[in-house]
Amino acid sequence: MTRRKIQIKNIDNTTARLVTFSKRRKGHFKKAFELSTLCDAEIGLMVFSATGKLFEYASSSMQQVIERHNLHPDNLGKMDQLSLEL
Amino acid sequence: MTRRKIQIKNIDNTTARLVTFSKRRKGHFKKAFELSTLCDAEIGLMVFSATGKLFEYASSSMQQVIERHNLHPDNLGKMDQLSLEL
DNA sequence: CCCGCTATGTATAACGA
DNA sequence: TTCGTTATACATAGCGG
Repeated sequence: MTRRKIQIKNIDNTTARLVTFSKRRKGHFKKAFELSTLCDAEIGLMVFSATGKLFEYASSSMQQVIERHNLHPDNLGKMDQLSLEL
Repeated sequence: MTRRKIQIKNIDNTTARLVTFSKRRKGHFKKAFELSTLCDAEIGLMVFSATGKLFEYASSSMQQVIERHNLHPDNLGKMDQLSLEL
């Protein structure tokens, strides 16, 4: 991408992987914010690092996004009635 | 961004907003895929357009990501025990 | 680990068809 | 409206603190 092009595959070097994760995660969150702002969209983004840490972004609130996702026509029927009352 | 810089605020022109939404959404999904691949992260991304359409991406499956999010220590206790059995 | 720098690779706004 | 092109803005890999 920058000083040198990289392959889109798991980064072997742990340090480099962590640094890349940190930087791209930040950029990705920014993009999510821009997309929701520019186009009046509701966005929910969840990221779990390889070490199990959770990072999330939601234009409204994650619970609201998840609930909306579960209530979406395409998903009703693909799951039980759980979360409907959240 | 390109032929001209834009402000990060809701795009008034409907046509331009739809085009931008379509393009940025695609790019955003690609970024999500790259981040999960490069850094071995689990990612869930949900996007609801202003018209209510749902677009989603998950490195594994959205239900799995949502479940993991709900089971995350930081979220247990912030909600009821719903979704635990999905 | 986080921050800044900067050369370069990418994403994309505005057009044209 | 949808698609391809292209000039630019933006994101970021590799380093140094």
